[in-house]
Amino acid sequence: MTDNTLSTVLKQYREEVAHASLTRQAYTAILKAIRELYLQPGHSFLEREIADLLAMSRTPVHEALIRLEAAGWGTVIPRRGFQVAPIQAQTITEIAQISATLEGLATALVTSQLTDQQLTQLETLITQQDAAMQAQDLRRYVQIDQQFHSQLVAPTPNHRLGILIGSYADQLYRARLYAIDDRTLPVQSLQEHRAIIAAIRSRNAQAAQELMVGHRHRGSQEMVQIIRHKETPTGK
Amino acid sequence: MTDNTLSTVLKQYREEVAHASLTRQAYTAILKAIRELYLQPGHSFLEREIADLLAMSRTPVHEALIRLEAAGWGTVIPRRGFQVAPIQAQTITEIAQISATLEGLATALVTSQLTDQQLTQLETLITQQDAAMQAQDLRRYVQIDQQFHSQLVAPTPNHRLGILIGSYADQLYRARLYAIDDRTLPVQSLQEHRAIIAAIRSRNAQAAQELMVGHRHRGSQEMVQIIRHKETPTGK
DNA sequence: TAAGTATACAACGTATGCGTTAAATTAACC
DNA sequence: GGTTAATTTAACGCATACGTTGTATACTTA
Repeated sequence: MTDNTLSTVLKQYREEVAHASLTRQAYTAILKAIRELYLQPGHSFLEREIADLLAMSRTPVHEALIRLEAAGWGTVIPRRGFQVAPIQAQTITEIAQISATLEGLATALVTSQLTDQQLTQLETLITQQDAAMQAQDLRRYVQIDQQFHSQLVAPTPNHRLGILIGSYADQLYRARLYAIDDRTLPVQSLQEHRAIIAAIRSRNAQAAQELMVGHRHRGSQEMVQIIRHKETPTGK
Repeated sequence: MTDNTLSTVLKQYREEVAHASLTRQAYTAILKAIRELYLQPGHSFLEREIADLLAMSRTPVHEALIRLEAAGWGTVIPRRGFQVAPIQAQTITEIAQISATLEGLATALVTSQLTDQQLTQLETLITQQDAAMQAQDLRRYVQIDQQFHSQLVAPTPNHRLGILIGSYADQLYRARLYAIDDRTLPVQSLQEHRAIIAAIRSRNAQAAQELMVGHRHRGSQEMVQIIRHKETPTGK
């Protein structure tokens, strides 16, 4: 029954944290499997199934599922198993809204922190992103996009903020992966990146913040449209 | 030895969710005990102690502690017990910053949502807060303040945002309780509340948002000062 | 007496076991 | 044949048990 590929993937993810506790191994492996869509949105599975796949007892899996639920990756339904959080327009809209605001805050905070060297590094990423777009390599484009936002926000003195943004980024990453096939090439996104860097270079925190919020807002709009379209299928 | 009062309090909190699972009972009881400072910041306790106090086995307590750690209420340290998160200026600053921004977003979102009736209700709360201030009843003042912010943000269409703000409010509530004795009476806070309501009445979302962020920012500043002062005690 | 080592203890991570209860399947009745 | 009731099954919550490991205490030695 359980997908053969899933078993392989879980084991692979697990090895990456083989030194940690079994609970953490299970948590990491399952989270990545959900994020990478190996465990499909809306699908359910039983504790026992995953425990068998990971060759451990139910206990650490049970604890991992509790944490996954707390992190918003699904729901524990007592005798129905763990249901992986479905990807719904409403959900993604809410998350994107929160994330955009938080990233705006982080942008404002790092405006005075980012060194010229770091800014140059970010501009290099924009150039690479441009190249990826020219080459129609959407997957690579998205990958560099992640890197850009991650590096931009990294120097924030607010440690909790960084972690929080990261957790939302994971959620949005999954949604992006889910909607990637139907996505058009983002042309103005690159311009917005350049504008943000420009605002930071002139050390205008408020402008940088507003640009970031708008950038994230527009970026998610398109994704939500695609998800909403998938929710109400024309055929089938 | 375990505090006698703690035992009573835990049992009381537990009864409030007596229908739920033991894990949830433990989670709720311990969280409230931390929030209300019955479990002191920085102190550690063992799984076994709490399990005995709650008259349950270690298992549900263990699971509750995992969730509490995920929610930022403490740290599980393998053979040292669960350490209740200390109240530090840095931590509170970070949380307050995030919370202020999120509440600003929520304020902007509800500006078009709040009915005249709800606004009138909020103004009533301001009046009551004024009365509490006149009567030097600081505890009551803080209580109404909580209510004001809670009711203001409640109609947000972003459900996750509401929950997130609520969890941060719990953390800040604890810090406020911790710093309450040394706190001076807030005079301008009331004026700021009035200004926020005025901005909402004129349906100016951006103004309302900025006023809220500023309001929360200033409010936390004072609290952080007190905490910082407690961190580096002059006497003792 | 102080420092280092060995031993004892206990707390937690994990496994296993049990009872409850919800879901599913079958049987009975309309 | 369809609907309801009874019975079976199994998944999960929780308790218990065990092994590992870190910490503390005691003992030895300099």
